[in-house]
Parts: sequence; C-alpha cells; structure tokens
Amino acid sequence: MDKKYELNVRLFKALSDTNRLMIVNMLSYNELCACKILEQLGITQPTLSHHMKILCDCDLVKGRKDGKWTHYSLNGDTVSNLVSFFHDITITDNNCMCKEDEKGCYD
Amino acid sequence: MDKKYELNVRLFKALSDTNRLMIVNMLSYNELCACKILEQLGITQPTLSHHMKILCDCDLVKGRKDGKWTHYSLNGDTVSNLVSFFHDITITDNNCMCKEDEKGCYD
DNA sequence: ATAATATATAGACAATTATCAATATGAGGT
DNA sequence: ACCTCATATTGATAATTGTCTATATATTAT
Repeated sequence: MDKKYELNVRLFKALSDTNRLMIVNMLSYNELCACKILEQLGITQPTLSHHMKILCDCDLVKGRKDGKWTHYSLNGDTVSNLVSFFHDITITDNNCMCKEDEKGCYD
Repeated sequence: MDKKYELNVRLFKALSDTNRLMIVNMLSYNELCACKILEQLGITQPTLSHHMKILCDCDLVKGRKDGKWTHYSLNGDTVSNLVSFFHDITITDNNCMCKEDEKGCYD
C-alpha cells in the first residue's frame, strides 16, 4: 500500500512542471517526435531530453525509436491508473477513523 | 492559459509527497484536527504544520480554527477542478498540431 | 497568574530538481 | 569516409524541498 503511494507520488512529481504538463497535453492529441515538441517550448534540447526521461521513467509517456527520431505518446493506461488512484484517495465517505475515539478533539 | 498550468502545477506539487497523499486520504473520510493526523504519520509536529500549509496554500485543504485546534478538511471543489484539468489535457482527440506540416518528421 | 496543550514560525541542513553549455552517440545522406 | 541531423548524457549551478530542533503564539484549565 505504501508502494502504491510512492508509485503515484512519482507520477504527481512528473506532472509538477509546466513544461511537462504542456508536453502531456501535446501528446494527448497525437504521437510526436522530440523535435516537434521542442519547437513549442522555450527550452534547450538537453532540457527537453531530461523532461522526456522523467515522463518515460514513470510510464506516463512511451518512447518509440524510429531511425533518427524518437516518437513519444501518452500512455493511456498510466493516465487511467492515476485518475483511479486519485479518485480512491479523495472520495468522500463516512468511515471516520476517529468517530468512536473516546478522547482527543472529537469528544 | 499559462496561469492555469501554473495553478495546477502547484496542486500536483502538493500531491507529490507520500505524507501529503496520506493526509489527503485521511481527510477524504472526515474533517480532522492536526493532532489526529499527526498520530498516523511518523513525522514531527512542525513538519506536519509545514505540510498542512502547503495543502492549504493551494486550496486543496481548508483549515478551520476552533479554540486550540485547527480542523482540516478536503476542498472538494479544488479536487474536482484538478480532475477536470487533468482530463482536459489528457483526452485523446485528433487535432494534431502537426498533421498539416509540410516538413519535419511527419511527411 | 501560571501551567499545559495545540499549532505555527524560524533557522539549519541535506537531498532533489530545472536548467544550461558542452559533448557523445547513432542514423542517414552525399 | 565524412557530414549532418536528432537525441542522449555529463557536469555544473541555482533554486526548491522535506525534515529536524528550538522557539513563539494562542487557547484553555487550574
């Protein structure tokens, strides 16, 4: 269970950068090669490479090598899993862990 | 539009920590005071206070002062907004920005 | 008033991160 | 073989972050 948290923390970290969010958005439309992504962002090529590594390492994005080019695409499964996880930890129900406590601030 | 990205980056950053994810999960069940949250996590009180500040500053969590205690609860609106945003940037459609490009890797 | 309790703030430190310039790798084209 | 283009890696630097100890603030009980 702690593993699950750490896995999803990695995904949230990958999404904690404006450039990477924009990359994710671009890839939602279609597979793109790095050079096309680079055109849209005001960063250098090594910085983009670094961001793509972070996105791929957590499986949010898939890379496909094709000759000189690397084509990137969104991994829909990872997106779905993250949405599910976030839904799970935020759904409101009433299983309050402290409802039947006898002392503390909820007497 | 860039503002929207930065706003949501802040939310993703707030979720990029195992302890904070666990706090969010605890609060999904019910409002809790800091002392109750502290019991569940292996961190010191000032560290918890720091985490709560981050969660509150981005509006993911609301704090309500009540005498000695501060009661925290999840902000459902912020949760919904984040889910919408993430859905928006990840939905797959076919408006490829490079479909009609005449040069590059997509000829 | 004084003490105890709940929470916040300040300051320090180690670890992580985003970025860049420089360089390496690797695949086609001439 | 050589050159060019696309991408990755290395090494450096400044900024951010998670954690702690120590201390401050504020509220309630005695």
